[in-house]
Amino acid sequence: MTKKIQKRDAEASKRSIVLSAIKLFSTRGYAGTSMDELAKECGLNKAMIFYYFKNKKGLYEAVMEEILQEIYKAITQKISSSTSAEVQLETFIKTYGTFACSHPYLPALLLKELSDSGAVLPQQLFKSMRKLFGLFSDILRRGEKEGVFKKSMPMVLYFMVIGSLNLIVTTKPLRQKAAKLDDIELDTCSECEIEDISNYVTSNILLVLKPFYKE
Amino acid sequence: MTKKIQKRDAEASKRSIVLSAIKLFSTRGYAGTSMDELAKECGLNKAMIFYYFKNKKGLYEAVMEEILQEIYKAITQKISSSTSAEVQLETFIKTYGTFACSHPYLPALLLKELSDSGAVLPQQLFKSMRKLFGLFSDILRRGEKEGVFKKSMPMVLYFMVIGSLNLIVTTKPLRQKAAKLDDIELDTCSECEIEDISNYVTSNILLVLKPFYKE
DNA sequence: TATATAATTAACTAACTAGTTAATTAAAAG
DNA sequence: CTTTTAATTAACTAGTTAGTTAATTATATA
Repeated sequence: MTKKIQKRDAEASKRSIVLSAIKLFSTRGYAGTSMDELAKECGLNKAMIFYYFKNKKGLYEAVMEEILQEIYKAITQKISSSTSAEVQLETFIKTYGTFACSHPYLPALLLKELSDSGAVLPQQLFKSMRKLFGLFSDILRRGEKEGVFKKSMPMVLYFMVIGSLNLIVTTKPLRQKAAKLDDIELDTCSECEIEDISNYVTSNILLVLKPFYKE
Repeated sequence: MTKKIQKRDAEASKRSIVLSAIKLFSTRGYAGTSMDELAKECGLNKAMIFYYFKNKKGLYEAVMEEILQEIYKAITQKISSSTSAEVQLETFIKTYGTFACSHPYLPALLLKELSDSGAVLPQQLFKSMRKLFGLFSDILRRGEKEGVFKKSMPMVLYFMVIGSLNLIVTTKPLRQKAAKLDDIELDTCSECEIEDISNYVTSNILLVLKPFYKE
């Protein structure tokens, strides 16, 4: 039995709020996003936001939960098809890069949260961040046990990876603008594809982990 | 002739506003900082802020200008004492790390701004960012010409450096919290000194630029 | 000492903020 | 067809926001 088109659809309304919230939170930040504006953006009455999400913080929590789960799912899925630590690491970095690029709200929101050390959502961000870093860290540890990776500082390498990829995505408009004025010669990578950047980051990290690695 | 203690000192008032603004903007962000709160924080009447800085954006601009100039000065000073591209690069990274650690508002503000692609201050952030990146980029280019560095993607390497160092500083409280609960084994580098991290980042970048480099 | 100027203040405004409420609709269940 | 329940709305509140204004101090100068 096919669902008929309903005038009232709780799930659709809820989804619409989350989607608009992702857009606004990632561009204007938590404090910079107003619930009036959000209601206008998604075409629903403001009271609906509080009806479904209790308060602003609750909505923000739902938004962060959603996108962090999404990226985690995307990465674990791709990784599962391989057992080699090298390939898994490569897959991790490339999947993160591609996902970040096609969902640019992720880097914006993540950097904003991390630059606050989780001022809005300490507990929850903490758990999700930990989960993703745990994945990365496990790959390095396994590679080390198997003798294919050198001993390393996983936290620093992780930040080198997500730091660079996130910044590449969020600064894209800024870097393109920089490329237009040619007062000084400066390559801001304004035409680079995310695949090339992911590849470069991957080979750099592998170079660090495998001293005799050649790309 | 020594200046007597004055009840009215424009420079001191202005300075006091900027210092409090740095503190608040870096912890609460632009939108999250209120001018009433700032006035209370620095013990001056709110009207003084508008008297000296015209409006909120003007104050923010002054704050960003100040700290970006400070880090630029710190780095150029240290770098000037060497001519070798390798040593200059090492000095760049280490000075940035130490400065970021002892002025933790820098990473917080920079990451916030960069994650917006300069939503508040496109023009100015743009120029200051360019200047600092130009310094980094010049070192790589000179090293390349002199045959001591491989060809590289300076923008990506730059983001790997400042991305990791900034994140290490801003997430410190979060990582220390993570270290306390030991449900899963996970090294978050909570006890690491910034010197060790800067060293590690430096040797990683040098490894990328000089394939036969041994630390 | 008188005057001009710069620094400071309290009190104000108009717009905006997150969140509430009570009434109203639409759909599902009996 | 009626009743219950869930979804939606307009209108509201109480507090906060950036920014203004006119009056008032203090200081340097003539």
